[in-house]
Amino acid sequence: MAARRRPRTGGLSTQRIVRAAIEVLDERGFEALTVRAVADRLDTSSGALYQHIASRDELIVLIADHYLGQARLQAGSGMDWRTGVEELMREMRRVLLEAPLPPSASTDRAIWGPGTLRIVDAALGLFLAAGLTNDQAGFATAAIIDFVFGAVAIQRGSGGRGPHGAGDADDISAFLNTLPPDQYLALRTAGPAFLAASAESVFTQGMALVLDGVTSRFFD
Amino acid sequence: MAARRRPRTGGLSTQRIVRAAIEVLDERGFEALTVRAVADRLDTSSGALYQHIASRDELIVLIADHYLGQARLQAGSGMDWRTGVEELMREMRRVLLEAPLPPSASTDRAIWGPGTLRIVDAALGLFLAAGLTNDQAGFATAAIIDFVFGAVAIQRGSGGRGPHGAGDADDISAFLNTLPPDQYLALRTAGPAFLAASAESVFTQGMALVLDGVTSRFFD
DNA sequence: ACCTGAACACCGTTCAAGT
DNA sequence: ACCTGAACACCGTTCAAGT
Repeated sequence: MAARRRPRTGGLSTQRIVRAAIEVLDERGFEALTVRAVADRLDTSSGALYQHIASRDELIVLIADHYLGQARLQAGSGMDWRTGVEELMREMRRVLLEAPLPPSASTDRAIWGPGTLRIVDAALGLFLAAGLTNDQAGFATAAIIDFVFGAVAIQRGSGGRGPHGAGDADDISAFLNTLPPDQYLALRTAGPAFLAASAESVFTQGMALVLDGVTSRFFD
Repeated sequence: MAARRRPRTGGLSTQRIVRAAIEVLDERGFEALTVRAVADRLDTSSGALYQHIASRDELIVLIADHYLGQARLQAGSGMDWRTGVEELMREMRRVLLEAPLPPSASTDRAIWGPGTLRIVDAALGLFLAAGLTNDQAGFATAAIIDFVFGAVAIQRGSGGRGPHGAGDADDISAFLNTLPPDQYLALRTAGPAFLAASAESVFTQGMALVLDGVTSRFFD
């Protein structure tokens, strides 16, 4: 007797589909994340998934929100706003860098699931608790989110070279030497510093700039 | 007699391929930008393009660099650094928003073509001229680039709703009312302000924060 | 050296037909 | 109501064969 082909109990659901998709992603990476691969893992046909998801794109949004939901937020533990916001920004960055998704998955489409809203709420809460107005808290929150997403996207995009990629010194001078000698004068001067900085230090310094801006604009 | 099928003179080249791809993109949008569509426009076969480009991805990087190269930079015209940097940031944003590419095209892969380097060089030049050290200029440049890319990506991704999308007031309160009433307290408070702000004002305010940060950290 | 034409190995999505 | 199985209408990329 052949084994039963459909051992799983219960029917499909959006949640089961998202979970299966995340398993595929974690094990085999983004390029293997096809509708057929998710269906295979659930022992069903690819067409069946469309009763629960509208499209592959919608599935990716749900997955991105799942990863954002992994951020560890310690709400209202009595620290000053800047410490809290720094931790929040580092957590956003961590989950985005750890998610095996291209940056576009988190930006090409709007994500308004619970994982994302939790982070937005936490950021607004920290700024409001520090005494900012609703408008100020909104602008500050948007600014830190924009910065973190941009930093992550550019770091992931530049695989090993460039301002957030930290190639080694030889790579960098080799690259600078390919430039026409009468152009890019500032890049020749500051380029080694710009290109050699680690993604970590670029993020830390950029975050300090943004938060200094919040301080000087909204608290001084 | 049938018309000649191949009226164009000369052979293929990377440059002709990029130009044809941009025409396809401008006329028919990103989803119509297939290797076959570019080949058709050049009256050749899709396979032939691979003698001049390594992959569709490489082609997209070349296209993204082209659009970045459209930024209007008025180098060294004697204005103060902050005015110059603001104009540079607005130009980066403008060309990225006008390019009919998804944000991922500018971030999923590193772009180190002339269009991009010109912008990096201009930013470094403005900061160096203002008296920053190489390291400071590098960090400030990375920070403004991260911020602009993030702001553009999130604005483009959120098509009409969300912090950079500016849905109307009814949409926003309808959305907030779908949230569970015991959660997202800060979002309920500051949400209307956060969600209703126009992408323009969010960008302007965020830019002011970042540049205030540069001032207070590197100039005070 | 460069290009053609066809094939390879896939995709996301739809939909009649079944249960 | 939900799922199967097959098809539709494509993809990016490769490569023998031609010139």
